[in-house]
Amino acid sequence: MGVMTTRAESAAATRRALLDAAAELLDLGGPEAVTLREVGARAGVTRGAPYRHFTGKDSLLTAVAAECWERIGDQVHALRADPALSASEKLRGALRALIDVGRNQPHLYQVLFRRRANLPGQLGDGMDRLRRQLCGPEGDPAVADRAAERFQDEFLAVVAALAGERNARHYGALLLAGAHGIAGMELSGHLDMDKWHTSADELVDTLVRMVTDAGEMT
Amino acid sequence: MGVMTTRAESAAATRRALLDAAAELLDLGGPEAVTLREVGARAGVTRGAPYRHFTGKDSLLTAVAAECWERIGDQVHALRADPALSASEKLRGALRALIDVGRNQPHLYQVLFRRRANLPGQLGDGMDRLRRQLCGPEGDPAVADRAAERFQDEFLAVVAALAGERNARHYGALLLAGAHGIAGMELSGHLDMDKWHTSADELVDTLVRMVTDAGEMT
DNA sequence: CCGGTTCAGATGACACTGTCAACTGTATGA
DNA sequence: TCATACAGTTGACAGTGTCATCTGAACCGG
Repeated sequence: MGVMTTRAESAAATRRALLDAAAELLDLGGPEAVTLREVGARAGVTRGAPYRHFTGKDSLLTAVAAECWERIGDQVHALRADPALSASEKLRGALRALIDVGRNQPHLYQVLFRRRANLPGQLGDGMDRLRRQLCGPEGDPAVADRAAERFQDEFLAVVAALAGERNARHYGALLLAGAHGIAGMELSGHLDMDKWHTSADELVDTLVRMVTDAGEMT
Repeated sequence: MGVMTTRAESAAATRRALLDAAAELLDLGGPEAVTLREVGARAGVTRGAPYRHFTGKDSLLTAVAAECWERIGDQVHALRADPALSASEKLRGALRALIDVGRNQPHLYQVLFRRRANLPGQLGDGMDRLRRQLCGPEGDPAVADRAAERFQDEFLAVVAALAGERNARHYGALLLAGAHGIAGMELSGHLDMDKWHTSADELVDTLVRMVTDAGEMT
């Protein structure tokens, strides 16, 4: 907690500041508003500095997304450990953890579900492998993927506790897709109360009830 | 079909060419690849020409999205009129109409569900109203919204034929959100077969079966 | 047939972006 | 102590969206 002097500490601090600035700009005006120049300025450095911590703008945004995946992953993990909540309450909480991101940070939410770079990459550029090895401790997209997968695993565990191991995966996919769809439609303004006579919250409740009933039937 | 000479015809032709070029570029490399210069070049005009037909790049992309909404709206309409299909087959077809856009034109799909401009706009800029009045026959976002709503109405009719008027709206919203979520997760690479032990098609079948069963129960 | 008008399109310019190469200075470690 | 690694700076470049201005030909009232 002392005054930071070592170079490693200082570098870590700027990296953090860059991530925070990027996240803030993303919330304010979307990916277009995340300008490396402005990010640098808010972090107290200049436009070129981010390239010492990320391979580029895309890498920076991916890192922000990764932190969000980790955050909601932790959130669901905590939910899962809470003894005061019933199984279906935990499920509702997990679904809302995702949807709330869409509500509170819509632009960030869209970055979470961005089209991934070509996964196969068997050959790729060759250049890519080298870049990742040189730049970060680990390739950024890989980190984001791991974080996303962690969230999905936590989510899966919640579903399994309610619907049983057997159907957990199928239901899990359906529920996650359902929540993602609800969040996406609300976010894009296509979930109009006047048209559908229902709300995102009601739809989430329906999802929860659906799997709860099915779980009891087994 | 004769040689076009009148100015109105020529202008309409370039407008069409601009839309086609934009759609093609969008498919190839996403919104970032849709460059007004390249769009103009492919349409046989120069960079400034699109501004005679659209208020800007955003307006152009919105128009492309509107045409897609119309297309799948027509598709569902045709489905609805097909006497050879059962009610649940029609529903499956409607869901797949949307999902197939996500599969075949992923970038276009994301434009369909873009975050809408601030809807309230009671006061807005004041400038906006003026611009819309001057530029197109109608404001572009309004056109896209109408086209999207048309698709939703067609979809709603398909659901109503299966689940009854009473629950049509609630189920409709749930199904549409489900399909949107499935498409979105598949598109973003988050629907991994190894993890979920299921596929987009299976999930769609589950959705259809769900509402079919519920419809029979009433 | 004619002259002015309208308007699709061309062009020049501007501010701004992501990205890289080259450079600088300082903490680090032998 | 001194060479080195490396976070950060700076200059430059190719694109980008957007606007103001200009041009020329189709239009239309007389």
